[in-house]
Amino acid sequence: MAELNNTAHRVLDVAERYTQTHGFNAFSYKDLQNEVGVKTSSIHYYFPTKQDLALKMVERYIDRFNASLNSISNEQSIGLKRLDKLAQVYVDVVKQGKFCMCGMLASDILSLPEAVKSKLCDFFQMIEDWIAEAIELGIAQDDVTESIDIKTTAAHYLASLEGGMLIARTKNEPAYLKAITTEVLVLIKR
Amino acid sequence: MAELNNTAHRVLDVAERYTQTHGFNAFSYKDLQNEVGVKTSSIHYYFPTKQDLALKMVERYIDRFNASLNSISNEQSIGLKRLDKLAQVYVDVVKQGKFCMCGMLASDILSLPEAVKSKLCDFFQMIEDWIAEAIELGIAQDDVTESIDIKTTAAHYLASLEGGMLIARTKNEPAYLKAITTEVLVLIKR
DNA sequence: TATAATCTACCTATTGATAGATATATTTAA
DNA sequence: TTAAATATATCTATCAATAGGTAGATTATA
Repeated sequence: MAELNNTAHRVLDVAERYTQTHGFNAFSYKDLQNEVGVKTSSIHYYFPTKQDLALKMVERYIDRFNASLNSISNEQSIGLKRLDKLAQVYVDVVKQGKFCMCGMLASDILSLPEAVKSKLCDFFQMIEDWIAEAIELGIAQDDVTESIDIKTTAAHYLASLEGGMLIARTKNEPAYLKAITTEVLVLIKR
Repeated sequence: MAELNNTAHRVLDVAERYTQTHGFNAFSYKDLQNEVGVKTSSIHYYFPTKQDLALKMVERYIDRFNASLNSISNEQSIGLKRLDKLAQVYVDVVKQGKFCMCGMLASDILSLPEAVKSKLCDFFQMIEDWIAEAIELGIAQDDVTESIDIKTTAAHYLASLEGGMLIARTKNEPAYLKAITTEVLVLIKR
């Protein structure tokens, strides 16, 4: 993302916020103009079409999320605690009244280019792999039961996060998500 | 929903399909006109604003879903099997390339009237209560462990369904959702 | 005839997008 | 070291298409 200049990043910041709160089809170049303080034509200069914007936005988001995951891994060596930290990230997003960007874009999948769809799959796979690694670590540390299928459990934890987030945001109740993720961790404990 | 005539129902059918595939903000009255074969002005006759349309659409959807739940309950007296049947309903939706209507609307929550938001909460609560009842039954039948918190587990199962559906649809892989729900049921087995 | 349903015709606002002018840096060549 | 050339970034002005919505005429039905 080093190739994007300051203005382009500010545009993505606003687009990202709109996407996570209202959805990708719920804001216009004019909305971006009003908030960034640069004309719509200038935004088209950086992102010729809205689909280009979607792609750059999701790429930047994935990069940042990946960095967050690495950061958790570096700070926390206990598998189970890593999973709990991830849940906290999701809970915090709900607290801001937002939804996961990729979850949001996933709902608009049919109006987005194939390149974006592909990135969304990458995103989900990236988290799933990270979760699977944390579970494996948990098993090695004797905190997690060996009787589970690691890949399926990783998918299951991710699904709980995304779905719990969706419902918790609707209810405006972050604790709803927290309770769910905690329960999953209890269920897979040794 | 008895007060709606044939045309109104056909409009809702198309709106429902668009909502579950593309999202509520991704279709117009003109789209409905083209598919239903009646002018946009006639659609405005039944649904003065698009928000009115959203409300009627979600009300009808909830009624139908409620009927499905009742139908499962009537046909299946084993708690665990009821839960599995519900999962199959969700898997079938993914097979059609669709997402849960209320999950879809939940992502557009900020551009929808309060009345719709309220209905979405009702919807999630309705399923959660139904799931909780099935779990209770499962416990009574000695199929489900007593050590779980029923309400939280119900929320957890619902979240897995919604989130798993979202991801499975993105991957175009219905089996992904099936694997997740099966795993949850295994985890709560006695 | 009165009501319900549908139509034609139109409106205003907004959408994503483009053309072309202009200003400001940056690089290149004399 | 200037001066010219080029690239970058922003602007004004505008476009055709589409959005949701309305007024009022017309047709079908009870």
